Parts: sequence; C-alpha cells; structure tokens
Amino acid sequence: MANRDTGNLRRGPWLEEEDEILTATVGVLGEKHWDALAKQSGLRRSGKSCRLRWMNYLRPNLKHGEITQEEEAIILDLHKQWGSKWSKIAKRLPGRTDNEIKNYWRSHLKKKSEAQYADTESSNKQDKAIPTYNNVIESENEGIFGKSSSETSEICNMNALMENESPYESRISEWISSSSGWPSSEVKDDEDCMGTYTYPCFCQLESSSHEETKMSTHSVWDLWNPIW
DNA sequence: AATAGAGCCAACCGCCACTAA
DNA sequence: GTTAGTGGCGGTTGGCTCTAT
Repeated sequence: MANRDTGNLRRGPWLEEEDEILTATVGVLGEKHWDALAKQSGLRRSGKSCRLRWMNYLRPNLKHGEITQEEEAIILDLHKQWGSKWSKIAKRLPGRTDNEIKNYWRSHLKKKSEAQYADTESSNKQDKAIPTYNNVIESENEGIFGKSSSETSEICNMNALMENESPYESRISEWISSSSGWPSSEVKDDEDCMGTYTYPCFCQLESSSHEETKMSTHSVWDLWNPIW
C-alpha cells in the first residue's frame, strides 16, 4: 500500500514509532476523543486512523494468533444468525476484532458457510422438531463442538446452572415448568443476551434447524463467558 | 528462474447514529 | 428542532506473500 499524503495527514502502514506514540498517548488520554488525541499525540494521522490502529492492532488483550476451531464454529453460527454484523460477532469473541473476523470469514468461511447452509436447508425439510427441555437434556450426551460428553458436561453443568443466582433463573424455571420448550419472550438481539442463562441448552452445534442453532450458540457462549 | 493468479490482511472510505451546543 | 462534530460500523481496496505453472 503506497504511502500517500493527503494534505498534512499521513496514510498507509503504521511505523513502529507511530505505534509507540499512539500507545503512550492512549495510555494518558484513554480510548476516546480520537481527533483530539490524534492532534495531541503529534502524529500526522486522523483520529479515525488512530482509533482503527488502536482497536485492531495495539489494544491490549488482543489475540493475534490463529482463529481456533471453537471460534470458527461460533463465527459460522453467529453469522448464520446475524449476517454481516461483524462488530456484534466480535463482541462474542474476546480478543478478536471485527476486522479480523470479517477478513477470516471472507477468506476461510464463506464457502464453508454456504455449503453448510445448503445442507441445513435440505435437512430442515426433514426435521422440524423443536427441542423440549427433555430432549435438550438428552442431547447433552451428544456434546458440543465435537467434545466428548465428559468434556461437554464440564462446560454445561445443568445442576450448577439451576443453582445459579442469575437474574434469569426465574425465566429458566418458568420455561422448564411450562414444558413448552421455549421461553415466551424472544431474546432481543445485541448485548442483552450476553451473560444470560436464558437458554440452558445442550443441542449439537450442527443442529438441523435454525432455531436450534441459535439456541446452542447463546448457551455455549454464555456458559463459557458468564461474566463477559 | 520468471511470471501469473489467488489469497490474506491492514488500512481506508463512506455512511449512519449519537451527542452536545 | 436543527446543525456540526465525532465515533462506530460494514464494505472495499490494494500491497504483500504464497503457490502453481
């Protein structure tokens, strides 16, 4: 990418010195007021550019390694639910950026997803069953992400869930006691499903219906990251 | 060894939403 | 209620690297 100058602002790849200056400035001023921060830092970069560099590369706790199979499964599943809501998907994957996920999707997962979607479409015609609490429990033995049932049960301990003091406990009880299989109120999209215990589900990731898939993702993620 | 094509990924662009004046 | 400034998001670009021929 060429190092073009637009007026007084630098563009193109960041230099190591620029990274250091930006990191130091963010350390002092915090992650806000990017335009002012850019000016104060002395960097000839736009606020937008500084923000992007920080968010996608310099921010602490970013994972720079390969996307794991678990992460890939989550990306696939959430993309199926939400489409190209990369920032939303990224919030479910700590340490990953929306840009990283978007790039990974385009280069690795697009074809995979299309193939999976085609499979799902065909199997949907044969399997329309909605999981009830009972068959949810039964399917616990089938594992998540191909893990053994013992590994799975470490993650998904129903008893522990039921003893949890979560504010959503009552909704779980309500759901179970109703035996209708599904909570009456749909989870709104976005943040409000984070950290919830709304769906004590143990469905397989490769579940055949859209609704099952949706439920399993929330549950798996919520169980792994109850305080995220 | 040279070249073309494909894939990857950092960075930019343009739009939209939010907020303060 | 309006407007300007700012930040955030998704889409796109283009340079670099790898691989096949």
